Amino acid sequence: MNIGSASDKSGLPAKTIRYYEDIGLLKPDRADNGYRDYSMSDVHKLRFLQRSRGLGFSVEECRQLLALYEDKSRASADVKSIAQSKLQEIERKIIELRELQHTLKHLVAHCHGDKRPDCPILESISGTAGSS
Amino acid sequence: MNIGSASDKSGLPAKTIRYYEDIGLLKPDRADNGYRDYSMSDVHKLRFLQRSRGLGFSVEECRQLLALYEDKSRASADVKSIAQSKLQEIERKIIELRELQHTLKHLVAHCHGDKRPDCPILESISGTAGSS
DNA sequence: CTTGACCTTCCAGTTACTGGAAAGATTACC
DNA sequence: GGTAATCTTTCCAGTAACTGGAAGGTCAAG
Repeated sequence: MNIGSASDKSGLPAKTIRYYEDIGLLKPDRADNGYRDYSMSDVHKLRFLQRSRGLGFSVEECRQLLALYEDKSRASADVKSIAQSKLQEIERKIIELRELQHTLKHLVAHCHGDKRPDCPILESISGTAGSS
Repeated sequence: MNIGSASDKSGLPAKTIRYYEDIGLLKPDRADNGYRDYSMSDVHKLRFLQRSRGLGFSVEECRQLLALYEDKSRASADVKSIAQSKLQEIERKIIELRELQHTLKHLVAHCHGDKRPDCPILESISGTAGSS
């Protein structure tokens, strides 16, 4: 499929998709007319990149994650340890998101109009009292 | 406290803290010697920024979230609607992280050495079969 | 066969930092 | 008090990850 369809299906702008090719994250086929030709597997990778970038992983981290995904054949120890450290990071991100969620919910529910400058939510939002 | 301590407590490099001041996210006091002087409230904001940036929110989104946090006095409708849309985004991020977590766990548990190029995990990693 | 939507490359601009130089301030030690 | 190490300041340049726009080739519809 052309880059436009790949863009629609992955949620990434065509510009970004070309950029990801430039930096070697992806190598789509080329049609005879010179157009890039994306397979479903390419689209899966793009969608994966779209998600993990949006979740705060750097491009280099995404490259590693993508390598995990692609190199499942020569997997074992090396790959496993990367995956495991990423799993810890994901765990941490989930916890932080839950805390942020909790805080915002409180803001919406309890703080509208309440003017106290020492609102206890101020502490929880930054995770200092984060022993939930 | 000086920028070094604020850096230690927030987890942000001093460089980044100064940058956040440049773009108007923060206005610490200045000591007589010209050094920036951070309050605990500043540190809370920095820590908050550190987290939300790491979770994939843009600086502009962080600015909004910070405004929620600071403008709790003139809150109401406007603030609430921003908070609510951020809450939806957070919900989505949590779900995506759980899916990514699930996929990586499978990779670690089941895919080491397994060479099939059509491993079903390939689909789930990109969220296409994400009806879990 | 032209119009419009798509694709190509290339180059410049933006966002969000990050590194390093040059110089002033503070602390720590003799 | 001296002075060396370790802050801190500003400024300017560089990097990462896009993003916009120009100039031009391709394609499907009428």
